[in-house]
Amino acid sequence: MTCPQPLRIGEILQKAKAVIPSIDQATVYRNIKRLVEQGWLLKITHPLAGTMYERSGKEHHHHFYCRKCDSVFELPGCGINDEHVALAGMTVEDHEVFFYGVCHECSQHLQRT
Amino acid sequence: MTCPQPLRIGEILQKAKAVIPSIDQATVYRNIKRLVEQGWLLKITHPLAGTMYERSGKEHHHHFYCRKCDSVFELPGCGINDEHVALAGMTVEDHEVFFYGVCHECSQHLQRT
DNA sequence: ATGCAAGTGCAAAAGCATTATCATTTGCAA
DNA sequence: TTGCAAATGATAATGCTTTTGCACTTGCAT
Repeated sequence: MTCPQPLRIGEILQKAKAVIPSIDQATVYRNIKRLVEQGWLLKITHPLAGTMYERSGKEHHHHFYCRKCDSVFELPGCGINDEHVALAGMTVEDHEVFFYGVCHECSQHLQRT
Repeated sequence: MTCPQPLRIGEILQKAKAVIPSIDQATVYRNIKRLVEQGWLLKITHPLAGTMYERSGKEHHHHFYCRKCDSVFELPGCGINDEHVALAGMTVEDHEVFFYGVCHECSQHLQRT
């Protein structure tokens, strides 16, 4: 089963328990660790959402965080050019971009003032 | 005194102790907290370097992290256009970009193989 | 059936960054 | 000098995430 958004440990645990109610967090941690080591999962440390994981092998992309519903969405594409940083004499190997704001759904549930 | 790079708690503590050797971490935490609340400092949660702080009021910019020496540098400017994300129906309020690689200094201390 | 390696559940522990407590100290005004 | 509010030092405690030890299961080959 594939998941379009990165998941937090808590969400993974929750989903795991939905399938195997008796499963323990230690087991989940152990397996996630192995999956990361073996390259199946990528670990993401999100400034606001904390540690998350997503399947590896996806196209280069970034993430959007909704401050209202506290969830993370994948965004296709990337407009970043690593080269321009080289000006400062640094060698850029990669980068991450985090967008913050309000997601589509939340912006429809606006509160009247 | 101004500092061109964001600092980690540990570095702040270290610098503080250099000036006032008896200073305690609790005091440093308390004062950082107040400085953030009053808007003098900005808190940055860096995926690899952890929690850092920098003076507020700077021009919009991003950061480069050197994997060799484990330090963070400020990069001037920004090529990100928040608008393009709106395609997905989201309202982007702001963003952060983290670059990773090897800094100028470290790339000169390359090891022969 | 037996044995063994790998995988689990459970509970405790370890690591952290951060905060709370409280007695003591400092700066400053009366 | 006295008094008081605010700041500090030192330490313990908190909250969270992640890891470990250990006994118990499971799957699979012998």
